[in-house]
Amino acid sequence: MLSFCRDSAWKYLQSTHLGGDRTYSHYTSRDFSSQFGLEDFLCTDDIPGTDEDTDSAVLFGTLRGNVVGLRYYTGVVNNNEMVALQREPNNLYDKNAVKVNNVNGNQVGHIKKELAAPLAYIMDNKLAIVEGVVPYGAKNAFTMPVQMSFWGKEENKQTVLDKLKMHGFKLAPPSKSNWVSGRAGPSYSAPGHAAVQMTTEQLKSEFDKLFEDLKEDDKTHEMEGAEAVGTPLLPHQKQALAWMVSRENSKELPLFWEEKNSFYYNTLTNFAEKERPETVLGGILADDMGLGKTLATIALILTNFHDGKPLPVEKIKSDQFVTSIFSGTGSVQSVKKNDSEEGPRTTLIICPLSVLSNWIDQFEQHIRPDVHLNIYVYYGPDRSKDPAFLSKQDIILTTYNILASDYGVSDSVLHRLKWLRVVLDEGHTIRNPNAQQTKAALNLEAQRRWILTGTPIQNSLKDLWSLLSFLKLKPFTDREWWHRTIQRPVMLGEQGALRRLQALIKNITLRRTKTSKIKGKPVLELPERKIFIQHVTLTEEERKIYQSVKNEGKAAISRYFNEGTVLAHYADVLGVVLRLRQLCCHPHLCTNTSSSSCQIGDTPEELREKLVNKMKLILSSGSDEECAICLDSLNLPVITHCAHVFCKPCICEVIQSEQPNAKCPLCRNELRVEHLVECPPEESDSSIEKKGDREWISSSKINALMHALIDLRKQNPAVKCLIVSQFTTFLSLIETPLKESGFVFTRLNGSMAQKKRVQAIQSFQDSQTGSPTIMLLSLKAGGVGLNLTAASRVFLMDPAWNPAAEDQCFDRCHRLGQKQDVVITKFIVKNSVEENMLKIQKKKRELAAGAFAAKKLTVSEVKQTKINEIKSLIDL
DNA sequence: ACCGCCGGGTGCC
DNA sequence: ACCGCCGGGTGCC
Repeated sequence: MLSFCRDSAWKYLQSTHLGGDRTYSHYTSRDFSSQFGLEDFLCTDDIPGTDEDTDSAVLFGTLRGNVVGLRYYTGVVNNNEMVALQREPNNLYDKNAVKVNNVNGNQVGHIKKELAAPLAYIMDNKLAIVEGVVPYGAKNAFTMPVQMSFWGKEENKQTVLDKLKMHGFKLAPPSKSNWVSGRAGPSYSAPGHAAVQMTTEQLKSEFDKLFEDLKEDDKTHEMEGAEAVGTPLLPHQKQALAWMVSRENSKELPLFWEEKNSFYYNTLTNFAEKERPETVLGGILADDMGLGKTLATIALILTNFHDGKPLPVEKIKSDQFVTSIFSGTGSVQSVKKNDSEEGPRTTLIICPLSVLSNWIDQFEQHIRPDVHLNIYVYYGPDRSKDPAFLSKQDIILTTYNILASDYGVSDSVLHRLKWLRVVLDEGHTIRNPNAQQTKAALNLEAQRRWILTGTPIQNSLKDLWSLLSFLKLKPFTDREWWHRTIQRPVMLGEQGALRRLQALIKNITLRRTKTSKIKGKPVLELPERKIFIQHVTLTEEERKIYQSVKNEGKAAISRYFNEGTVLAHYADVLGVVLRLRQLCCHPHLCTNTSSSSCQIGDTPEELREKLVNKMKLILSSGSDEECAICLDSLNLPVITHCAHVFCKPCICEVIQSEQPNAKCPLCRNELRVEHLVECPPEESDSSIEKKGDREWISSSKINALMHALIDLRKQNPAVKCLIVSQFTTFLSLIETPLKESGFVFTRLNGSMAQKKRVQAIQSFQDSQTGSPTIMLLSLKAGGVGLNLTAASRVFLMDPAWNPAAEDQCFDRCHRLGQKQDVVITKFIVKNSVEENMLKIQKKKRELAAGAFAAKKLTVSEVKQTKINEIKSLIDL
């Protein structure tokens, strides 16, 4: 029997005040921004306060210098080994001091002071990145030469050259150099020609191939799950299990390391050490969504439970595996444990809040009922922080938010304990190296490390670094070595670099897509999925209201166009579009405050209120906003006076680092901390209740839906449907005719308590007669794990901003376990904003299919695109 | 010799 | 460091 520790933490998990932080942002999609081509605008490189953009760096030239003072330090260097140059401004003898460290971070010496003087200036002012390779490092007693490469932005090149010249140094030009990339390694002799930077399109297709081309010949071995696994594994899941177990029990040297005369050499950096580099006991399981990453991981935990042996099924045979059972209050009833047992025993699983319950369900589903396992949900304000208690668990489940907030605390128990295994679910969550949750994850101590993700590379190669760093793959734990040995060489199209990257990825990841095959058969055989668009014509009365709102909005937007202030009134434009979209569904949806624009004469209170309304509009417009700074879902959203929304911590950091003249990362308007307006806590759905007072009326779309539903019921009364909308109020309105026509239905909202969600899903998935045949589903509801395979029909009531968000929603029923063909009907109002949205969707789709992240547009191109889209949306 | 030269002491920043 | 540099000893041929 499974024993979850369902104490107050569990209750907290189920309670309503949960979900507050995920209400707006369930997807990692970029739908909101993509609608207006914002994503290009939002690329990290343009955001001040984040890391220096090393991608656009060019090689200024190279210079031979000297490392001195070797005899005072322990760090040693081989021939052709890379070294790191690090400023040491607090050095007592020379404020210009520049340290030289080897790959392991041990100091080797200093740069000679004459050279350190200009270097200090260049480094401190970030005019260039200076990298070193020691051509002859062995057997130097006092000094050694170092070949330095200077990389920076073109516009800083002259300043760097001048500064060096002032001190009597001159860079050797890059073209004549042997050091095109400053890379060490065996291939370090001169390439015949200068490296050519790859185009974005080329890179995109190469990245795609990286993961798609993995010839998984060596990963076809299958392994049965341990007895404790209660679910039979599919062939591809047995392969995943075999691969994961072999990774955990591997004794091989990590990739790019060789043993040579009792030394371990890293072939990328030429670093060598006596100590054996730790084998990476883990990796990245990058299977597509729906192939069962969770099940594979559960199977791994049970099958490779301890010492390469599975968790025994019979009770209490060996003292080592005596487990404890917890009551509902978390008190320990019996704990017996062999004290001589060595090492940690606990697996820590970190996931987004939205899939936490999925993990719990899956454990219950897939572990044989007679197996004892302690699972503790580390969540909620009353979670136990007792290390003795926690370290006795078999499994601890927690979320990235908890992990990150605990990390800030000095006595963070998660970071004090050593774990047998850490699993990061939706591991791309840590793609941003500056995010707190990334730092928190990287600082966990674990013997075995796993990353589960369906999208290992989301935007660029940069995304991979945090993942590799988490896996503790030497020397990539340090960003400099990752950048020098892989990222930059690949970006520059250097010979062999892509091959190296591919070898690396192949070594540590397993990825199968839905279309992958095993022995000629597809991994998953899914029934067909058909999408139909059903056009709806508004009634005369509806059309009248629509037209008047449209004309009014069009007039306002035309005015902005004439004033040239469209983008400044972005939120207002969105507001117009939103109201039109609502009117396409039902006239009662459009009761929003017409958000008036901010005027100079506004009192601070009026301004505040308007900004709050705008923020609510942006957050609730069905577009999942991302923070332009961290590129993650908004955490504590705040709105600036220029009406742009960011995470509060992110924007505060920007203001901090740029003071006294901080500017908005999106529009360069002046920014002040005291001008940021926070989102007030949400009032519970009182607005819906208010609408309940109004007399119910139907709408063209509702009629079309009901017609289809009744038709369908005549054909087959057992068929189950999802009715999806971005507007929960609309779903509420649909309830009335459903009841009248005698449909049994259930409902799933983003804001529902965990317990209610589970109930709604379970009742819907139930196949008994009398169970609900319809689920009202808000587009945002639920995480990727949501399984609604009982449905074979989907009615999408209104188009989403982002086609990907729609697809994701369809995948909730078109996934493993679906036995019937899935038919999707999209209702689109003729001659309306919805049709225009479809057009833009189509354009976006084509663009996304053609080239990776499209082409980088200039700021003015981006603006023009946005303007064009606004125009086409409201027929201007 | 307010120099040159010699040879010992010495050594990062 | 089998160097450079420093500073004391020294001083015609």
